Amino acid sequence: MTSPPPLPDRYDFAATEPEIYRAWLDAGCFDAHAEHSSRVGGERQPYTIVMPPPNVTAILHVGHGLNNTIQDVIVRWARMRGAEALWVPGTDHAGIATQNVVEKLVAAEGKTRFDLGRAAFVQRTEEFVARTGGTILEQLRAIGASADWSRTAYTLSPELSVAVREAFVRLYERGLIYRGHRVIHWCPRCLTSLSDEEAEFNDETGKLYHIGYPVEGQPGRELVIATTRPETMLGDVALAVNPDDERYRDLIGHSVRLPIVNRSIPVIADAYADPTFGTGVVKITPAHDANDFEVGRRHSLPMPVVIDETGKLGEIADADGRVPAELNGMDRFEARERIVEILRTSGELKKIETHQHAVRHCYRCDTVVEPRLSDQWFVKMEPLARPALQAVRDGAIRILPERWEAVYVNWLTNIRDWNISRQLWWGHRVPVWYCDECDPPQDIIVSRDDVRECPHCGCPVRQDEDVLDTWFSSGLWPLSTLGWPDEQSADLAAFYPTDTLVTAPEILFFWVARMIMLGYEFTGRAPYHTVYLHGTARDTQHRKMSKSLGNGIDPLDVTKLYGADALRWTLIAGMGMGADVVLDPEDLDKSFAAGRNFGTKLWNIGRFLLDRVGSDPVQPLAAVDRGALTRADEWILSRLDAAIAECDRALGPLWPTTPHDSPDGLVWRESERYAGLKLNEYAEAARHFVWNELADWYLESLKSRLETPGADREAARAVLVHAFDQALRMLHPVVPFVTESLWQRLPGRAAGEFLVRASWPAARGAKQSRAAQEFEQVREVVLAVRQIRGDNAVAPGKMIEVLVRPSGADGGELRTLLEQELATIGRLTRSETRIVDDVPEGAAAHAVIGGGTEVIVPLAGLIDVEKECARLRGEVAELEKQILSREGRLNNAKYVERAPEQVVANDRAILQEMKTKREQLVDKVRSLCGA
RNA sequence: GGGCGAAUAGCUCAGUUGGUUAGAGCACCUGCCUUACACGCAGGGUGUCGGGGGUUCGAGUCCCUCUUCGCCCA
Repeated sequence: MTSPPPLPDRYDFAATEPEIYRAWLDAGCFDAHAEHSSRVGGERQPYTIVMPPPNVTAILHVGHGLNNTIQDVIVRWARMRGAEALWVPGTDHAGIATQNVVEKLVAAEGKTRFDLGRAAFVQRTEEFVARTGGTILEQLRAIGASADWSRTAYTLSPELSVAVREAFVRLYERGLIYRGHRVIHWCPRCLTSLSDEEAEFNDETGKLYHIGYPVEGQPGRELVIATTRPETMLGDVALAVNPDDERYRDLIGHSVRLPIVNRSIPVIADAYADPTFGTGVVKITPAHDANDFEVGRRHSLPMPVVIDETGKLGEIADADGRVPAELNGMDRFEARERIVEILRTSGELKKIETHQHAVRHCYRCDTVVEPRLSDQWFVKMEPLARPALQAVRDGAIRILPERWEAVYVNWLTNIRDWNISRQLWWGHRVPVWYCDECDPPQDIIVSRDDVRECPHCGCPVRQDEDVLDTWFSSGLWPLSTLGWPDEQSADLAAFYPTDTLVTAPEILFFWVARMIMLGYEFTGRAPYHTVYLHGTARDTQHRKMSKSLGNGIDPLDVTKLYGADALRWTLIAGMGMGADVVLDPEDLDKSFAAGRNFGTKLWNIGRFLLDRVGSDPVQPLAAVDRGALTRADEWILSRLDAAIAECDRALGPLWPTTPHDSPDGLVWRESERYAGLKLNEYAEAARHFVWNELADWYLESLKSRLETPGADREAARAVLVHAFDQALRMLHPVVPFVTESLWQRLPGRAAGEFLVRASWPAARGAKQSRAAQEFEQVREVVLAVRQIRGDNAVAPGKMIEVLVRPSGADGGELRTLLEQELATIGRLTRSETRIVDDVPEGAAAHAVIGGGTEVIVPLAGLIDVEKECARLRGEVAELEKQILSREGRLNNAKYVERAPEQVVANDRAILQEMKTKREQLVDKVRSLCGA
């Protein structure tokens, strides 16, 4: 048999990664098959993740990198666990965001979207998306995303648009969508309404203006109000005071004169007025404040509109004569200054205070949002929220980390109706038509199909101009990507409900909660059983990485410099659940050292191992006679079992398994609900095994065994290949490329086999063998010698003499064991090791290890006797302290009486051992230091 | 203003129902280019568990309180 060419010294990730990714694609490794799903009679339980669709105009940033790496780790793990794993990729048309991008392009040509007109603008946007829209999905391939690209979805595709219409019509028919006339959040730059969630709060230092409104019929008396937005006063229709507020009770029912506008408005009593805020008097501007609107409705007040859609003052509706000519057409902030000036001149401005308050801004363009009275489509949320709340309470859905569940419950409990219409051009047009000809006017027509003529009078109809909130379509994502509303869809039957959703907490309300609500509404089932919320990528000053701050990291830069595995490892291993990932955009070398170093280490382990093992056939471990295994073999196999168990513990169960009387059928039991998906703990457990156990101990201990042909060599080869094979499987979900590359080279690998499709390691279940425990004794001796070397600064390469005096406590078994392992100890410590019965005279360094065994390094001239004495005395002193503390505790009658027996007994045993060790150390000090 | 959470090593974080001498990774310090790996090897823990009080034989862990910070909501 010919030997394979030796592996290159350096792992060439730049050449290897694309090659391996191509091989995976060609072999269809990421393709899921509906017919394999156990839900439709197949042999595999499905495991599905739908990718949070990035905006179609997005380019990859480290946040996407983190989000998608987490998903890829989970989906690769599920695939190896034998699931029919499906990861559905796709993009979001991202209404406002995309429209803004194209508007900027148009603006560069000196035009607005209105110059182009709706049809041309939409076409322009479609062309832009067609040209650039696939970019981010291409980029995800470079970081190893194992998504099923044949199912790539797009929220504005014809298929998904069908789902959107179906959802709208069904909700309408159920009475859950309605047309509402109320004050909503309006962005004067984007020229659209926004949902509550899209109008984000910024804490700002503003001003609180105190303005006097003269009381009519009581000269000299005035009511002073405090407002942050004096420009809205032109639309004031009343002043409100709290009915319980003694200060103003006599004025209820009277009138005041509205300054500037110079007209009479009433003083009303309403609990909305907060006696403790400002002066306790609040001006009521129903058309320009949501709370005032409610007050206005309660008191049947007029609702004059004095600010237009672009934020300029004017007499827009029912405002006859309220806006003075000099303010007409003026921008709202300019008008604020001007009005304050006018009031200052007239003496009606009483004072100005600085004021901390939260101001709503458009989440897309950061413009200050203007409350605006208008007609919008709303979704009635309370009935939708009920099952979504119950699901989390029952445990049908878990949210990780746990603390977000409280936030979710709190939001859903106080949910408000959702404004879903947007005055944009880019999106799903509201499927509502109006007939202007019918007499009397007909009700609106809500339809799944386009309507051309009025079903009542046959006249032409016009479609509602608005489009739907982008989040309305993404809220259907788990359904629509799997074929809903087509009840015959194979994917829907095979893969819905999906399993885990991985996203950032910022869109818990925007997206996650709405998907859950719509999932229950349309299927009666939760869309997934696990919501995993991960942290944010931040720079070293803990600022969120962002384009505008210029502190971002391009994941593709990282893959070019260190490879995709290095990127993935660094992100996964460095991220506690829900915790932010801190990286330094100024120093990629340092930031990604962990991933780069680990990849190199893995490569070197593989290089060494494959070279020494050779390509001759290797026995499967099961075929190796147990008696042929050395203590080191047994030890590494037991460590492997422990590592597998630890990885499984950290990753937790894939699915909930506890039957429950709810629509979902299965719920998380408390013991497992918050237990899994600790990806960093899993990664660390796997890393610790391969690096600190397999490489540092096992490989080092068996070098000579591989040089001599024979049964022992074959046993070592079998164990080595088995352990490394299992280690590569364990690590594959995090670092798929380098593990696949090495795994392919293991002896006996058949063509067409892929690690990506290999089975997840299973512990052998062999109980901790005696031989494995005995190897721990060997390790203790080695560690003691190394510590002596370190403490005495003896160069690691220098051959030394080591004497071991076994404790006689076990009747000589330990002595036999150590005699058999002398060669291993010698190799691992670079020493001539001997067993002795007596401690020789002369200068030597000493260590006492478990059970009283002594390790002696007689190195006259190599060690500093003074230093060694000091060290030993220090150790004795430390021991004394601990003995004292423990004795004190054991002398406490209450402790002995009340603490569990086990705890006390354990304490006594430890005390005894400490005392033994102290005696030995004191002896050493006496003989070595003569004191 | 309401709610939730956090505060443990230089940094990011674990620490299960209270029970040995509080841990991990990275960073750091010391010694080494020891024939797979200096992107490495060997050794080293550097801590008033935010402050104060309480419960308990025993508190990082439970209770109260204060401080600081973060997130969500209004």
